[in-house]
Amino acid sequence: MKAPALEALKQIALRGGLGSAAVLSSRDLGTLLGVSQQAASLRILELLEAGLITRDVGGRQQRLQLTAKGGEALRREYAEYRRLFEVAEPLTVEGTVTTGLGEGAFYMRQEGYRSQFRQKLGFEPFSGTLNLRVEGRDRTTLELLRSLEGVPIEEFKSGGRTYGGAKCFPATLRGTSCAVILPLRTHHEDILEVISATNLREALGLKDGNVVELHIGKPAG
Amino acid sequence: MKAPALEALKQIALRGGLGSAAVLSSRDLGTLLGVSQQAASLRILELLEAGLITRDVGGRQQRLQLTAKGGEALRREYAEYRRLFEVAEPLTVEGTVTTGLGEGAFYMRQEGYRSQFRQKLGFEPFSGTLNLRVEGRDRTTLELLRSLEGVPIEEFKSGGRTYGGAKCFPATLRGTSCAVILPLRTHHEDILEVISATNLREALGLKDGNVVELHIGKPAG
DNA sequence: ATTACTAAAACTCGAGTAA
DNA sequence: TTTACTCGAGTTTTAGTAA
Repeated sequence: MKAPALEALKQIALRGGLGSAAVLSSRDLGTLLGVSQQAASLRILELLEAGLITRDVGGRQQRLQLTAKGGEALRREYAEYRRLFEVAEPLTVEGTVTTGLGEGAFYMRQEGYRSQFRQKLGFEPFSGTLNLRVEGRDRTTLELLRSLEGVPIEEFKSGGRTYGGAKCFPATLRGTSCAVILPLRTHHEDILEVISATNLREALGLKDGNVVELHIGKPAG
Repeated sequence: MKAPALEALKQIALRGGLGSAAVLSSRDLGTLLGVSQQAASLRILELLEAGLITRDVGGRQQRLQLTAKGGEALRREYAEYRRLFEVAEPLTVEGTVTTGLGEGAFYMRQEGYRSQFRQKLGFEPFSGTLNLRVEGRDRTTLELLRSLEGVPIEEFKSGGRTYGGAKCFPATLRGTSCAVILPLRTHHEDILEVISATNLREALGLKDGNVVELHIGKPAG
C-alpha cells in the first residue's frame, strides 16, 4: 500500500470513519491532506478500489467508512509506532496475583523446558509459576509483548506428546529477577505467567489479590 | 512533511535510529521502502535537509540517527494513531513538579481567562499554575492531548494586547479535581500546566522534584 | 454546491554512471 | 563496495471544466 493512500485512510479514520461513517467531501479531504480536491478524489477512488473503504454518495454529502480491511491496515501501522515508542523503554505491567490451575507447575517440571531456561535465561527455575491477572490499559502492553520476539523456547517431544514452544522476557518483580513466559499458541488470556529461580510467592510474601508491578526490561524487537 | 519522507524516517527509527545510530546503507533503506537505492539516497538527503536526522558517513557504512525534531515528528504521528485506537480509556500522565517562570500566574489573573474557566470548568481557579515536567514515554500522551479537542478557551483582547486561546482537560491529581491547560500556540515543551480551585502545591504539600500522577478523564475526540 | 474527467505541468523514479 | 549526480520515462498533480 502506498504512503499517500495510507495517509488518506488515516485522515478518514480521524474524521470518524473507523467505527462509523465520516461525512467528508473530496475538497475537505484535500485540505486535510494538503492536496487538491482532484487528488483527494483520486485517493478516495483508490481506497474504494482496494476495498479499504466503502462509500455512500448521497447527493450532497458523501459518507466514507473504513472496511475491516481498512481498519487492519491502520492497525498494522499503529503496531509499528507502538514498537518504536513502547519497546524502546522498559515496559511496566501491573498485575494482580492469582492462583492458576497448576498446569504451569506441570510444564515447569519438564526437563525439555528446564534445560532451555537454564541455558537461555541463566537460572534454574523454581517448579511453579506466579500468575498475574492483567487488567485495563495494561492489556495493550500484553498484546505488544505477544508481538515481540523475546527469548525463544523451542517445542519438544517427550513421552509421546508434544510440548509447545513459548517465548520469554527477562523481568524484575519487586527487585527480584524473573521472566515472563508466553506460550506461542496462546489463548489470549489476560494472565501473565512469571517464573523465577525462587518461589516468588513465598519469597515476596505474596497473596492472591496483591497487586504488583512487573518491569520487563528492554525486550528485543 | 511529505508522506514518503515520514515513511523513511520511521524505517530508520525501526532500525534503531531513535535512541542510537542505525547502520543503514541507502540500498538497504531502499529495500525496506520498496524503492531504488537512488530514491532512498534522496530520502536521506531530504531528511538531513529538514533537520530530522543526522548522518555520520564513515567511509564504508553510514550511520543515521534521528534528531530531537525527527523524534518529535514520529511521536506526533504516533499520537494520531493512539487517538484512533486508545482514546476510549482515561489517560494517566506522570509528571515531576517544577517551578515555572511565573507567567502562568500572570495569565491566570486575567479576567478574560478567569470568566471562561468559571463558566466552562465550573470552578474559580487559584491564580497560579502547577507545572509538571513530563518525561519519557509519557511525552507521547502529551502529544496525544495536543491532538484532542478538549474544552476550548477562546482568545481575547485586553489592554491593547491579545491573549491567545487554549484548551483544557478536566483531570484529577491525588484525588483533587483540577484541569490541564494547553496553549494553542504551544512551543512543544514537555511541561503540563495544571490549574485548580486551590493552591495545589500547598494543599498537597508538593515540592519541586516530587513525582505525581495526573489522571485525565475521558477527553472528547 | 458536489464528483471526477481531460490535458498539461510538475514531480518522482530508476538506469547509467562518476567519484 | 559506498553515495549521489544527470536525465529521460513514467507517474502524479493540478487547473479547467463537465455533469
